[in-house]
Amino acid sequence: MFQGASQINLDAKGRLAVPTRVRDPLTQGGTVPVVLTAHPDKCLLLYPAPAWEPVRAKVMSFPSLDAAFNPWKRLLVGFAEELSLDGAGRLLVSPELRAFAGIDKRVMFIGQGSYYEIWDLERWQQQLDRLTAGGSPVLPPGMENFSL
Amino acid sequence: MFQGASQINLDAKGRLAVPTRVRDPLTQGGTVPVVLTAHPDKCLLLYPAPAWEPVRAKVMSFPSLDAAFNPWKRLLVGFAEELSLDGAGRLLVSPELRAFAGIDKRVMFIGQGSYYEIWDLERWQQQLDRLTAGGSPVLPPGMENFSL
DNA sequence: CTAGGATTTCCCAATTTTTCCCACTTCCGC
DNA sequence: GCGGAAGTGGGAAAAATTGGGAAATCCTAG
Repeated sequence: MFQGASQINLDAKGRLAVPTRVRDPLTQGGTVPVVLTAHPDKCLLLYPAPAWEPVRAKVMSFPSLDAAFNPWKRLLVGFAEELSLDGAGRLLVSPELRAFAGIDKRVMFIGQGSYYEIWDLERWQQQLDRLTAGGSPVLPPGMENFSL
Repeated sequence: MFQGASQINLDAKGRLAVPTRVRDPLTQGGTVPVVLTAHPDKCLLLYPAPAWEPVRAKVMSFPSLDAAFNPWKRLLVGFAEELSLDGAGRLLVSPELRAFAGIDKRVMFIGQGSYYEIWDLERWQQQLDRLTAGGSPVLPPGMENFSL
């Protein structure tokens, strides 16, 4: 189960240094590749390849004649790329994914259970402010009685 | 049941000395780790790891295609980190969590039943003033008939 | 088909950061 | 006042980040 936030940087070559503590869980000790893809919220998703497989299968099973599904397929499957970490635990992020997520240098790395989210730092702050700013955040239906 | 307030300090390395009396209850005598995460009110939450587990499970069970839940997941799970106290009973608080809660040195440590809240002292005072200032505090729905 | 150039990939090595442990000081109880 | 425990700070060893450089590969042009 992935959790935790780390602020990391892309270097000049577009390499992203994955936080040390998550490298082994992500790659199962270096034995499996990872998959990087795009999310509608303009962040990237990072899966261990075996965990991505069922997600991709599910997305691809959506009926292709229903036009509403196609944008999702194009995003999730179309942007997906299978990668391996280099010897120093870095990912080479393609220019296409960097452009999509607005990533240039400062990045937030966020654990979300079965995957990690990768955000441009500024965009992350903005989406965080939407929840923390203002007196009381809006509770979505089903969460009203949630207790910490 | 955790309760009580203590004013404590972070040292220059970002280490937080957990009050002596609460160390054993939190870690069950040093046998379990703790989990530190973020709250929308810009404070941090500190759980014994076993007590955090069901909360995380509940948050992660929210539907992930409903965009209203995602900010909550990103906050509660995305910031969560499992930690252990060092030999002197201190927690190393990550720069990300310190930045989120605006913590630099002086901190309030507040028992809240199943967890502790950790506040920047200044922010704590402000939120306290909001309740105690003015003649009669606003009662939320359901609390009108509450009797102390 | 060959040669040159450019790009990519992989690896190494120095600096920086982190982590762990020890020692000193202060506070409280006895 | 004395002993013990806890708070506080510092330091050394280990690990990780970061940048650069060399080799291999691909692409293009002659």
